[in-house]
Amino acid sequence: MAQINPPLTSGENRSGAAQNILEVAGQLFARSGYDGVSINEIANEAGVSKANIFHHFKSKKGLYLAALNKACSLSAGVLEDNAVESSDDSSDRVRHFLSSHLEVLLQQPLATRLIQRELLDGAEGNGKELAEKVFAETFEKITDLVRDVQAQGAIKSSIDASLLAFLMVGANVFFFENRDLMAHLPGIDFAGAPDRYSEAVFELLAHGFEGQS
Amino acid sequence: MAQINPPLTSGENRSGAAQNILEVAGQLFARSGYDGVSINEIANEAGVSKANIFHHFKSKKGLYLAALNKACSLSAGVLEDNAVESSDDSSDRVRHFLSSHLEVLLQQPLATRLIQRELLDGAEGNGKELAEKVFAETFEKITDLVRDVQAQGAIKSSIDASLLAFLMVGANVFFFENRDLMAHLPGIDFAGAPDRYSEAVFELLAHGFEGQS
DNA sequence: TTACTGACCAACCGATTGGTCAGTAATGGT
DNA sequence: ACCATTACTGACCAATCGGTTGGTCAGTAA
Repeated sequence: MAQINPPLTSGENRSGAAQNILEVAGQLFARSGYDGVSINEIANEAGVSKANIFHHFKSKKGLYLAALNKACSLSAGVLEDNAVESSDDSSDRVRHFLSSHLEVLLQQPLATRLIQRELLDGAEGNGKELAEKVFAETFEKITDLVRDVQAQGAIKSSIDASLLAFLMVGANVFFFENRDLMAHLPGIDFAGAPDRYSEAVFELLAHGFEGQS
Repeated sequence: MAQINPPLTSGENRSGAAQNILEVAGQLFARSGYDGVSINEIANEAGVSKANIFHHFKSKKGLYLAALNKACSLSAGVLEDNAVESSDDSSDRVRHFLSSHLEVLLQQPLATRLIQRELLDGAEGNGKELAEKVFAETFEKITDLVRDVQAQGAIKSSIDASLLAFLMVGANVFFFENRDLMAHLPGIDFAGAPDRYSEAVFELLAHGFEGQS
């Protein structure tokens, strides 16, 4: 009958075939969006029958939500491990966050793209709430990071912590979104070099563009 | 027979019904994406028969490209008028660009969203090249603006003009993308206030977050 | 009147959509 | 060895997809 009702946040503990389906679906949904992929396509790509997909997932939307869920927990998990490292002295924590956050985005292009797409399409459904929740949690952690560093005096007290957090995330997401496009733009030398980009963004955000040097 | 081969860049000079179809299609494509809208839906929403759509446009893709084209020329045109105003003294030109560019994005949410979607979906087709071209032209003008101000000494010579331009556009696009989501985020006070956001971004970009105040 | 036009539509086409169902393999506990 | 549960499939379904058909209708020029 209907598959086990999934109270799981992630897409783990599914057996072989189901995981395979989930992964293939994630790739295709990330590439072409929900409406741009058919169950037949997923079935062919995954090497299983169409009916088998409906055996493991109750509907196309269910499969999509499962893939989105997996992407979300994957993205949130890796971010948690990498970006919040607080070992360094405060002045380097912002720099470290910028580069490692961008690295995380680039290491999981599929998950990032799926979430990004959901935030764009999201018609106030389950999926959007999920993506929003992930985004909100991530954003809160980053804001806290900024406030920490701010309390230690390395960031002006007049700066709005949430604005700085917003700008940093935005700079990275915008880089991710347009990484293919940038190659066609004139005069950009940080196109394929996220490290150089992160460093330059940090430098600009830290000291501003006014004054002479 | 087949409609007039359109050597036009914009969607103008189409007569009543065709323009209506084009506008409705633009709205729906912006809302749900190419695959998320059917010809039937467009026909119903526009109050015309499905066949009539194919009378004015040679295919669904043709209709989509026409809508995208219209959005592109619209977006590029308004930007040209508003953002490049060079009357002010150099120190205010960056500030003025930031706010007016964001204003343009917000004033044309449909066009902006359509282009944004095409840049995300774009499978190396005609549409993506179109959107890339618009983006490239816009970006080049902004970079030139930055270089101008830089030549007048109001921006450090050590700053990469294209990076600053990239960051400014990114800050605005990111704001546009997430303007609905921001209301749900904790601690953001510039959610519904693009003017305040623009000012804060300028302040941060100009002076940086380091030091005390 | 006649001839011709573009705008417009209902009905229809084959293909594909998401989804169902009966039936067959495989699996594992007893 | 048996049986119950699960994994899996091909055949099938109604609905919808993008697109085509044959044809009506108002206007306009000869």
